[in-house]
This record gives sequence, C-alpha cells and structure tokens, in this order.
Amino acid sequence: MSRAPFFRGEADSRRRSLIAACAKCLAERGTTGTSVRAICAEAGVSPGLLRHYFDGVEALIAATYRATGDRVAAALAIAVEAAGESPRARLLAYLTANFAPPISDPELLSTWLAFWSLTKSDPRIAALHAEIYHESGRDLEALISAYQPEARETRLAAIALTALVDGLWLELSLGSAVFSADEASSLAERWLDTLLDAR
Amino acid sequence: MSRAPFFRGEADSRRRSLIAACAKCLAERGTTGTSVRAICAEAGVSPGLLRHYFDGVEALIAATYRATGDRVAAALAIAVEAAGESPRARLLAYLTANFAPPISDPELLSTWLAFWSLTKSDPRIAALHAEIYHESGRDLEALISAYQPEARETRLAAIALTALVDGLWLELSLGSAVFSADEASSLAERWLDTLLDAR
DNA sequence: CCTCTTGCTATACGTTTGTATAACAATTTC
DNA sequence: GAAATTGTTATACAAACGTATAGCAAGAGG
Repeated sequence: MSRAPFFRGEADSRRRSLIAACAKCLAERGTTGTSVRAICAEAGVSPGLLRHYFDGVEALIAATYRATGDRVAAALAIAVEAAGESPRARLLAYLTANFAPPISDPELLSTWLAFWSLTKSDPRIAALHAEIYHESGRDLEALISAYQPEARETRLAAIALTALVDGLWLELSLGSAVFSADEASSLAERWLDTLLDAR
Repeated sequence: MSRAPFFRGEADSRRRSLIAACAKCLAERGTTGTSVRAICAEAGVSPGLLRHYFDGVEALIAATYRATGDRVAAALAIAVEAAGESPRARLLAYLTANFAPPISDPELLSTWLAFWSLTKSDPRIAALHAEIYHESGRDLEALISAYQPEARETRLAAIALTALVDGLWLELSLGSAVFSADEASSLAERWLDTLLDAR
C-alpha cells in the first residue's frame, strides 16, 4: 500500500530532465515558444508526462526558476572560492563573476527575463523571486561583513552593489553593450570603494 | 490613381490605438497573452485589422517599443525641465525620475521585459534596443557635460549611472523591493558624485 | 446620381495549444 | 508465477491561435 514511487531516483531524474528542457526552451525560444509540447519534445518524452510530474507548465517553470537560481549561486560561490582568502578579493570576485560566463550569458538572460515577466501574473514566481533576491543579498552582505566588519549599512551597500551589477549584467547579456566586461568590473570596484570606504 | 489613403489622419489614429492596445496587453498580460486577438479586442477592432496596418504582431510590437521609448524619454525631459536651470539639479532630476511614476511602474516594466525578451529572436527589436539605449545615453551625456564641461569619460559615467539606475528601477518596479525610492535616489546621487567629482 | 476606391468587419480555415484518457511496459508484492 | 501498482506513451479532443478572404459601409470623383 506504499504510495511513494518505487524508483525515487529515476523519478527525480525525470524531473531534472524536464527542468533542464524547460530552461533550454526558455533560453532559446523565450516565454513565447515555451509550451508543454516544446518542453517535452526537448526532453524527449511525451506531452502527458509533464502533467505527471508537475501541476502544469507554471509549476515546472517555478521549479526551473529555483534550479537556475541555485546554479547561479553555485557559480558565484565557485568564483569566490577561487579568489583565495583575502576578503576583498572574495567580495570583488563575487561582483565581477557576473560579467563573465557562465553568468554573463544570453541564454541565462532569456531565462531570467522569462521569470521576471511571470512575476506579475504568478504569485508563486513572485514569492520565489523575493526569496532568491533575499538569499543573494544575504550572501553579499556576508562577504561585505567579512571585508569590513565595522561597516554600517551593509544592507544598503548590498542593495546598491546588486543594482549596479544587475544593470551592467543586463546590458552585457543583451549583447549590444557599448562597454567591456573589464570596464564593468572596474566600475563595480569603484562603487564598492565608494560605499564602504567613505564616511 | 492615388495610392495614399484618403484619411491619413484617421489611419494614423488607428495605428496609434493599436499601439496603445499592444502596450496595454504587454503590460497586463505579458508576452504570453499578447496575441493578435487580444490586442484587437483591446483596441475594439477586428483581428484582421492588425494585418492591415502592420506586417504582423512583431512589427506592431516594434512600433510599440519605439512609442514607449519615446514616452519614457518625454517623461524624463519633463522632469528635467521641472528641475529648473541648475545643471546639477537637472542631472539629478533625470536620474531620480526613474524611481517615481510614470517611469517606476509595474506596467512599464512588463512592457520593457517583453521587449527585452524579444531582443534575442527579432533582429529589428535588437536594433531598436541599441538605438534607444544609445539615445538615452546621449541625453545623459549631454546633462553630464552641462554639469561638468571639463569632465572626461562622460561615456563611462553615463554607462555607470544608467546601469545603477536601471538596476534600482528594475527591483522597484518588480514590486518586492526592500528599499525605498528615496534610498534609490540618494544612492544615485552618491554614485554621481563619485563618478564626476573624484580625480 | 452612379461608380470606384478605401477602411474595416465578419467569418472561415488550418494549425497549434493545453489537457484528459486509454492502453502498454515494467516491476514489486504476495 | 499471478496480481497489483506505477511510469510512460500514444492518441484524442476542445479551445485558442495566426492568417486569409469575401463582403459591407462610406466618402471621392466624375
């Protein structure tokens, strides 16, 4: 009378492959063109299977949002670790990693845009966005505190750095940017010094 | 044998009403849900009329992009004029106007997101984006030069200010921002002073 | 006043969409 | 080994989609 699936591992594998297919569709075709059929064709399964694992396309997209957010956070964490032990270097690495692959990436932008555009119509996506933004802000605040433990207003500094980095990342990822990743990095460093060293 | 429409004025009026309806659909329903039928129902005309004035939905969206960009630029120009004659006040007004209606607006964000997400698939939209970004940058550079004629690197300063403002505007318009418009404005002012007064 | 041109609607067609369902494959339980 | 349960496919169906077209209303030209 057990209700749980027998092959939890394989079931999760299917879930993951659907999430990957959803991310690929969002990235390649945008919000338009990301249909049940397109996702399932990408995953190589039949259309009905999506409804077997998710309540609908929106639930799958929410799961994909979560997975993509985790993937970005992991890429940032790797960049931080690769920067060594200097708190300033780690903080800078966290910021400038946004201007290089795999984070500065047209496909990741398409995915993110799809999520943002769903934020308004789907409360679950909106809640997920707030959650992910909050997590990211907490990570950044931790790096700031490690660099300057006596800094006040780490909250506002994190907000300000996130905004600049997001704006630069957006334009870089849109592809028609009139500036380089190096210029973006030096701007981020300058903003960092302004926010933390002043006063 | 005249080929031109007899009522050019009325024809343009129809074009404008379709553009307005397209903007409203993009704002309220996002990329998904902005169909030929939805736009025409919003405009109160039959589905066939869209094809009468535009090559297709994408051409209409491109025209809407243009119109929306112009509307934003006009709103910014009004804010600048209202700021008086002080070059610094005018520059600040240009920046902080992004954090108040009608520019900080969930519907405008939805519209903008739709444009960005189409940038990848439609070269015309991509060209339009580059054009509008370029125009906006030129306006900002002019305000910077009026404030500090001797400033070097006005290009990079304009890029940096645009990025910060865009990032703050994005988060504010997404609705779940954990900071206020006033905080955003003071951050923009701080960034401005850093970029122009230093060195 | 009649005809012609034009703006626009109403409608129809073929395609694609999301969802539901019946049937098959595969595996555990007894 | 038989029965039961689960993962998956194939298929079907109604709704919504983009597009094309025939026809109507209305002003322009003679």
